Amino acid sequence: MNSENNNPVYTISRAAELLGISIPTLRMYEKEGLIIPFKKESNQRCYSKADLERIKCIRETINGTKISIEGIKHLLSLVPCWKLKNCSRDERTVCEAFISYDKPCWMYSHKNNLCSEIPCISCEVYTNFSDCKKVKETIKSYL
Amino acid sequence: MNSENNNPVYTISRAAELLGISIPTLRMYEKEGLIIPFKKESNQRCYSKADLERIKCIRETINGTKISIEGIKHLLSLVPCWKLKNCSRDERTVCEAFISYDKPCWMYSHKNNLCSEIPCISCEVYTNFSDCKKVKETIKSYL
DNA sequence: GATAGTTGATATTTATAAATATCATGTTTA
DNA sequence: TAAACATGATATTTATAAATATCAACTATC
Repeated sequence: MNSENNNPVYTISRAAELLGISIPTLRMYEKEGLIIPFKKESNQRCYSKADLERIKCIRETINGTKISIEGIKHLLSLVPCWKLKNCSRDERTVCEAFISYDKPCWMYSHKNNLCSEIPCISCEVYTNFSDCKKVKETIKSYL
Repeated sequence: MNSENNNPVYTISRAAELLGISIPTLRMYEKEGLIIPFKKESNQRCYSKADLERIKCIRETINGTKISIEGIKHLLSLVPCWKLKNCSRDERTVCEAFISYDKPCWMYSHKNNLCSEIPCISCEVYTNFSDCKKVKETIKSYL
């Protein structure tokens, strides 16, 4: 929301320093699809304040609740993106994110559907769901 | 369904033998709420064929997908029991299972609501959900 | 009433996820 | 054009979940 918080201003070393973790850990979270940092043209990562908050939340889930990263990915695959984005019946039947249950929708490429219009990094489904607790709240809001 | 499969006929040692695991492991799965074995009056556990299948499924999830036990519990807490059981609006607002997101509904005591009428061991919510894959299918059936 | 198998609880071992270190190579910046 | 920092990839370490072993007390079976 706040453009201030979404400005990608921190290098990876500064982000690691602020979070008190190592650089390879940040890369690992990204590889696992838990975080999508902004990338410069040169391919260098840039983290925003919002990114740092997201990572703090992820680490709380990993180290606090003892859900494994694989568990978090499975949980996030249950976010009903098709509802949040008003995905049509026709579109969802061929959408990998709708079909699968092992990783969040933003880990798929979304070719040829409504999700190809904006990048996942700025999609509400990605930005709103770093906290696994929110998944049940969202499901309850529909059921 | 099939009463044959639900007959509690195996002792814990026989169940452990058939599954190729240790007795303490079976007790641990139970403590974690993943399995509810029948108990004799003397408090001794008795496992059915259906129980063994359920445990096989659980082990596949733990050892195959690398979702931790804690992750499985969180996933199973997303089963929309309130929909499956037609839980009223009034009842759900005070139901721990509806409110929480850290363990399946059958790990709660369900005092003073429609779930206190039958034991969880014979409830469809418990019996139908050993496979975490089914959770998304169920959510999709409603959304 | 003796043997075999159960109970819950605690202690220990084993397997592996999570995090880090290190690498040769490429990019930024002063 | 150096120095500092980035990249991806692989190897290693560390932390801990999962599984097992062991215990004294209790229950079943013959």
